[in-house]
Amino acid sequence: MKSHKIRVILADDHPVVRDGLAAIVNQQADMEVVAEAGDGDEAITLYEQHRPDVMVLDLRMPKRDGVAVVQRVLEINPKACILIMTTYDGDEDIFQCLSQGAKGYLLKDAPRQEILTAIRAVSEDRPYTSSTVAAKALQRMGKPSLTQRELDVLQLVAEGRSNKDIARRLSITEGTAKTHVKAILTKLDAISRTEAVAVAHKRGLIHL
Amino acid sequence: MKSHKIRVILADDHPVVRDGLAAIVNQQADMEVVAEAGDGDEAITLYEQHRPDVMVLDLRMPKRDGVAVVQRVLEINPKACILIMTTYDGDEDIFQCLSQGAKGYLLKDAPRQEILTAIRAVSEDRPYTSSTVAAKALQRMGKPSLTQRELDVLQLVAEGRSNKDIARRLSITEGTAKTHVKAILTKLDAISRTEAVAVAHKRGLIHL
DNA sequence: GGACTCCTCTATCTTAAGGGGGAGCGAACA
DNA sequence: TGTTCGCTCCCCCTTAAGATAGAGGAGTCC
Repeated sequence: MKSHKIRVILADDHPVVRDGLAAIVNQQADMEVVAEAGDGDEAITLYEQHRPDVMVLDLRMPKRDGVAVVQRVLEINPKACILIMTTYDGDEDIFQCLSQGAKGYLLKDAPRQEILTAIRAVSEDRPYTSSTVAAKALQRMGKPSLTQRELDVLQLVAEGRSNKDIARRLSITEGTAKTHVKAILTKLDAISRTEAVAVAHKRGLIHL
Repeated sequence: MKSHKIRVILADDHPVVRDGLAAIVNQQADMEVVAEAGDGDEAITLYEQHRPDVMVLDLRMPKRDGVAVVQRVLEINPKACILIMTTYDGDEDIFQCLSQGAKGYLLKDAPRQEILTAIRAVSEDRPYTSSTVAAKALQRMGKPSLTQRELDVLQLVAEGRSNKDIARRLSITEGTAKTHVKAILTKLDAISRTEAVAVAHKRGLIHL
C-alpha cells in the first residue's frame, strides 16, 4: 500500500487526449493529475514546479518535441519517471526515447488498463514496454545510425530536392551531396531516393 | 430550448480520445454519448442500432476508414449529421469528407469549446468548419484531380518503386507507367517523383 | 455522330540519379 | 602516436528518370 497518490503530469497538445487521460487517471484511487501541458516548453516548466512522480509525454508537440523534453527533464532530475505516449511507432523514435532515459513507451491506441499498468510501473521506476514496442526497439539495434549531415541531406531529399539543389542549400558540391545520398541509400538498404524516404519515414527518422 | 438531449456516437480507435470526448460531451446538460466505436465497421453497426443525432468520426481507423464510413452512413440515412475529428489537415482529406456529405470537420488539437460548438452546430444540420480548415478546402478547388489509375501509380511511387517495377505490378508497359508518372508530376506541380510524394503526402492524397 | 476523358502504347532525347572506386583533411580518441 | 570517423571532393560509367510529341481504342456524355 502506498502512502501517497502517484502524482501525474500530462503533456499533449490535444485537449481531447489530455481530458481522456485525466479522466482515466483521476478515476483511480492511487493516482491523480496535478498539471497539464499543451506544448514542450510548458511541460518543462510545469515539471519543475510540481516535481511529479510520473510525466506522461506526447512525442510530437509545438515548440519543443518529446525527445528534447525528455533530455531537459532528465537534466533537471536524473531520476524522473517519463512515460512516452504517442501514435508514432517507428523504431527510431522508440529507440531515441528509451536510450535518452524514458522509462516507458506506449502507443495511443493502448487500452485503458494498459495505460494504468504502465503509469504504475513507471512510478515505481520499473520500465514498461509492450512487446510490440520492445520488438521495434530491438529491430533498431544492429541497424547503422545516420550521421547528422546525412540526416540533413535526408530531410532535403524527403522534401523532393535534387542533388544539385541540396548541394546549393548546404554549400557543398553536387558530388558531395551524391556521396551523402549514396551513404543514406546503403544504410537504409534502399535502391532509390524515393524508397529511402519511404523507409526513413516508416522508421521515424524523418517526419514529413 | 431543446426537448431532448443531443445523442452522440463516438468513433475513434484510440480509447484515450474516446474517453476525452465522452468526458467533454457528458459534462454538458444538452448532450450525451450513447455509444462508442473503435473501428469503422463497428461505427456503422452502432449507427444503425442507435440512430444518433451526431456522429463524431475519426478519419483513420482499422477495418474501414472515415471516408468509407461517411459514404455508408449517408446511404443508410441521407440526413445523418457527421462531424469529422482527425489530425489530418490535408486539403484532399477535407475536400473528400465534406463533398461526401460530412457536415463538419475538426482537427484534434481543437479546444474543448470549439468541439462543443461544432457538435451543436452539426446537430442542427448547420455545417461547421473552422476558418483554417475551410481555407484548405477552398485551396483544393481549382486543383486538378488525379484519376484512379494515377492514384494507383502514385501509391507505388511513394513506396519507392521504379517505373519498371510499377509497370510489372500493374501489368502495363514501362512507357505507360512513365506516362502516368508524368501526368502526376504535372498535376501536382512537382519536378521529381520524390517531390510528388512529398506534395501528395502533404495534401492527403496518400497516407504512408 | 462528335466531343470528351482515360488508359494504353510508341519513339527519341536530355538530364538526373546511382554504383564503384579513391583520396585529403580535421577532430576525437586510445 | 596512430587510428578511426565524418565531411569533403574527384573520377568514370551505367541506368533510371523526365521532357516532348504523337496515336489508337474504349467509354461516356450531349
